[in-house]
Amino acid sequence: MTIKEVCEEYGLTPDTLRYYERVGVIPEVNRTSGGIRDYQEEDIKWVENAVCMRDAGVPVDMLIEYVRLFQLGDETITARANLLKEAREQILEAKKKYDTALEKLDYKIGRYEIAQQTGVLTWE
Amino acid sequence: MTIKEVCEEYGLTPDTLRYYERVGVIPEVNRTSGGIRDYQEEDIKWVENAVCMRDAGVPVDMLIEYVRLFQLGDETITARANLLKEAREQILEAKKKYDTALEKLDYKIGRYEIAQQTGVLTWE
DNA sequence: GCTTGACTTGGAGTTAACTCCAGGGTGTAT
DNA sequence: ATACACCCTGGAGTTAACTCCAAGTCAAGC
Repeated sequence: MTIKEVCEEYGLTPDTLRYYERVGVIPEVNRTSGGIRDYQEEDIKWVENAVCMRDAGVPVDMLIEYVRLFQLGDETITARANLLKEAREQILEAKKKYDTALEKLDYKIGRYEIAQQTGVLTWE
Repeated sequence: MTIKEVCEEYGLTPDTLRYYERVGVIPEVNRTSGGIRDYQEEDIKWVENAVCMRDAGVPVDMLIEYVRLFQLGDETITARANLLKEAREQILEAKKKYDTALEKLDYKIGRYEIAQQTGVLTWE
């Protein structure tokens, strides 16, 4: 699979994918004899994972560290597990804040709905 | 209320709070005769709102636009309501992605829990 | 009235995460 | 065999959102 195909699949640009590989968000990708990236199932799993985690706000540094530990082998299983748990906590924390904002927004939107009928917001 | 007190209350730095005011994330804050910011209840509500929305990933530009519309008065009620709904959609969208990541993470963490007993991850 | 510490502004610098570009190689279809 | 689309690298540039700084002002305590 070419870089372009992978990009279309996951909504990335080739520059981003190459950047991910360069800094270590994903491990080095398989190449053709001519030096062109040829993404295998394994590579694509890493891409999918990176996209998923980035979409959830997990910082690039954390993904790099995970890949680094992964490449060191089974001795790093505990360290990797801890990293995953840390990421999980971060996401849960963020979600809590999102819920607070949603509550506030829903309340405000409700008031605006009323205001749109009267033409005036009586209190802010 | 001084800038420092507001900052302690909401976990910001004075620089951030002044930045918010400068770019229009919050309206201009009340001042003492000497020109020093003296946050009133009204100002603090804007700060609280800004922090809450920023924590939920609402971009600064959107908050600026909301304040701008607010200051134009009641004619902008519909526009403001639409902006709020847009922010709501963005947050819901993000939350969905967070849930996907959480599922993935929980699954992985489960597998790592098993791996820590055996010392080996059998499949990735 | 002077020290001390917090406050002011305008502008420059930083950080994370891309994003773009020049100069050059690859590969397939005519 | 040449055109054309796509790929490569290394390095520079961009964007959002702060963050820092210099040079100066304000105010509470002695």
